[in-house]
Amino acid sequence: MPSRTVEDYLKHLYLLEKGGQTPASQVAMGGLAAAVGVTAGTATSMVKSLSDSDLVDYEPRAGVRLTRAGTKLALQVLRRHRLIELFLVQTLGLDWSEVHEEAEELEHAISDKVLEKIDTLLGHPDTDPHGDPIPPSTGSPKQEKLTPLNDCAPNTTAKVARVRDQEPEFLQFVDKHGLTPGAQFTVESHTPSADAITVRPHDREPVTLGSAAAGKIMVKVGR
Amino acid sequence: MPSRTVEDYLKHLYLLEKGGQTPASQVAMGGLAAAVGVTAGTATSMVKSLSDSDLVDYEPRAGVRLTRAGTKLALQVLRRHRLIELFLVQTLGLDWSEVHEEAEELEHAISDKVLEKIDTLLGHPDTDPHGDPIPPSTGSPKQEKLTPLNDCAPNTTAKVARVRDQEPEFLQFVDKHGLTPGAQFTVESHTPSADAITVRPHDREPVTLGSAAAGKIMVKVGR
DNA sequence: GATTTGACTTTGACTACTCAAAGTATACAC
DNA sequence: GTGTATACTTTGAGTAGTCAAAGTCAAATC
Repeated sequence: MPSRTVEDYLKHLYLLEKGGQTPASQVAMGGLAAAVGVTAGTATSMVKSLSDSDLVDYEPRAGVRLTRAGTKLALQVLRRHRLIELFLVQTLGLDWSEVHEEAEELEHAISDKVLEKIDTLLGHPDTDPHGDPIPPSTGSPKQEKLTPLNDCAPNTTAKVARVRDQEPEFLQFVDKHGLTPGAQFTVESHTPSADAITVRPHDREPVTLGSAAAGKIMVKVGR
Repeated sequence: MPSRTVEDYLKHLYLLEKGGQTPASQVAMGGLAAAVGVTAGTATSMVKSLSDSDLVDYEPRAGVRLTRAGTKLALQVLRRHRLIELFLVQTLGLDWSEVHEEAEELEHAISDKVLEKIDTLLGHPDTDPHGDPIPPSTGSPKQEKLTPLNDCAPNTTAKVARVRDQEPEFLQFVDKHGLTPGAQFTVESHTPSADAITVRPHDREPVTLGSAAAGKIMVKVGR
């Protein structure tokens, strides 16, 4: 069974590959080291050993990429993480801003048996509280095409689909203004020169966001 | 924060101290090593380091005993373990024969915050599915005086209070014959020379046990 | 009281992970 | 094309835990 450390490296590698837009290119060592929270030297030696286990392809000084086996393992970890997050919110009533931290620990401790009980209890959900897709037990998650809130024109009506940040402070802000996944809203104004976009969630006061914040909110236009 | 390994040593030490009857005497190294599942040498060196952290008192070749601080930590681990067991049975619907194993992992991963949510969800229970007392978040569990099924005379009516074994096979047997904690029964016969005791659970067929099995079932006489 | 046995401790070595610091390659500037 | 900055790799060392095997103590046996 892969160690907790291996699981963490693979998970972050997967997120970096997907985060880096479509060509799912090689990941730089520096980025991986920062994501996992170790020094560059540590990441190098760990990646070498992952490469020996055929979980990644590694080209020194070029970068690292998950193999098929590595991707499969990473998706299992991610599935655990995201199901646990949803479970903590829905069943135990934790706040969505704190469940990411909790799940970081539990994702390495939970058995398949317990995980599938949770999946059943929750009704086989396909997204977690942040709107991130929950990978199925085999295969890859299906990615919907989403638009960053940044790119919405005034008067657009849309629905929040995903919030791509795990900072509790940001998540609490989002929650307070009614922009959690599922929320519908209308874009009131968008002035790129002022780096600002104002949206009005249905049933809430309008709120103005800078582009850094708006870029983290992915929406589905329409309805 | 104590490592997972430290938590395991302290937990087993606590169980051995209590298991060894009232004078809560020193625990022999061999017993501890066997309980934790390491060689004797490993246990010696670990105990020395626990002693340096003032979690145990250690007298070479005599034995080891938890300090007040060690006991406190051990009780926290045990609380986590037993609340998790009950949670897995009650909320997730796992079989009581398999939750001990699962809880061995989860007891090291769960935060206080999640634990207290579970405690609330379950209504602040005071025993786990095996009848073992759940220590309160501070202080010691209160121990009820219980009688081993062994010591029951014929025609006694009693209630199963606690099953002191974690072997899935034994637990499944106990469940199958309706002798789980809470079950009431009457002792039909008890023949020490044949090493056998026959009990009839209310609403079930009678079942005969040898003294090794009957000794693991603790009951509360009366009603 | 000498010997044997069993329990315990010590020693040396190994795995898995980590960091700091020194070394090296690449790429970019000029 | 030479120089320098940056990113990466290598090296050496440390921590936490483990085992196997050798050594030691103490209690039971004779």
